Amino acid sequence: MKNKIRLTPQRKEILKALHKDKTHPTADEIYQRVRERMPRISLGTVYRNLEIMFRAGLVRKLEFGGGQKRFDGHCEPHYHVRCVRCGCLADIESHEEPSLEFEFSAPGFDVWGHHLEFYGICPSCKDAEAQDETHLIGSESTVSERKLNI
Amino acid sequence: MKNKIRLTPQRKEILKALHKDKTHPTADEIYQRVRERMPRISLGTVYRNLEIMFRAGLVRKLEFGGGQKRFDGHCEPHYHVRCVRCGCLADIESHEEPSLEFEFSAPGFDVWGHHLEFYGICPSCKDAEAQDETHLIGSESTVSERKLNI
DNA sequence: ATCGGTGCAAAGGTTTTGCAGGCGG
DNA sequence: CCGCCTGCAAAACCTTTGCACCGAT
Repeated sequence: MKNKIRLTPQRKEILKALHKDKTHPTADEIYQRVRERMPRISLGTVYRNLEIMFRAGLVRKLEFGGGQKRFDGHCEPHYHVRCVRCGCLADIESHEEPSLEFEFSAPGFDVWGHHLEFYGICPSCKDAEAQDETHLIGSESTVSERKLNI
Repeated sequence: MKNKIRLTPQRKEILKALHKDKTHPTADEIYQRVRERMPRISLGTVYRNLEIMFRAGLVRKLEFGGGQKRFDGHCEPHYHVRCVRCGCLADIESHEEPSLEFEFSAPGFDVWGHHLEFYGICPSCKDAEAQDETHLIGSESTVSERKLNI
């Protein structure tokens, strides 16, 4: 982990955009936002710096599901829910200390860690689907809080 | 879940390739394999049918990490390890019934399920890195079996 | 002077899509 | 006949890379 990267104006802007924005934007969304204050920045620079800052541990890269990677300026461990319809991402709030005990074996692998992501449908897509035809997912549990059993 | 799709020769070949192959191939790898027995199939057809069969529940789509999506013909619930170096994917063998109790709240979301994937380094990449310079990951735990605590 | 960082443009790789034709029900 | 499915090719899309220049150390 070489944390020794230079904080150029571009990188500062990217970080600022990430910290202000809780929606876990894509590289392109970050580019659009930074461009408002720094019109000559290029998309390539945004990609390059997101990767560099990711490797420096300043940024989280979220590459589950969907085509586009998303980024998170908050590096404390926490989990996410992704909407299967629109692809948006939100933070999970957990009251308790999440704990999983799971004995497994991965033949020959050195296991370093894991990724855990939840999926479901977000509030606005829920509304949209409700207004669509017969609610195919309607009567399902509408809880947003639950005990999970893998 | 409309399970009513036609099992065309192309789809049969794709399924057969997926069932024979435990390496969770990418769409392109499946294409190469199917092409040996069906030379005129097109990559577009492979993509189209993988997506259709995925929606029909015949196939799993594994889109964590890395650029390319990978596919799995085995739909029973099981987990995977991905190699951070070469991107390959292997099944996890778990002795016990994996069980996670985790109370959380996802504001406004209907949560349908979760994805859990492990990452680490695969046997052949481990060897390759060992032969490379100073083993940067050397003395780390070499266990492939462990208790996990999120 | 060197080295890392930048903007720009082009290339790269993966996945999707439009279209005309074909086949099965 | 109609609708689903195919092959082919082109397009779309996201991401990476080469290059020349610049600024800081």
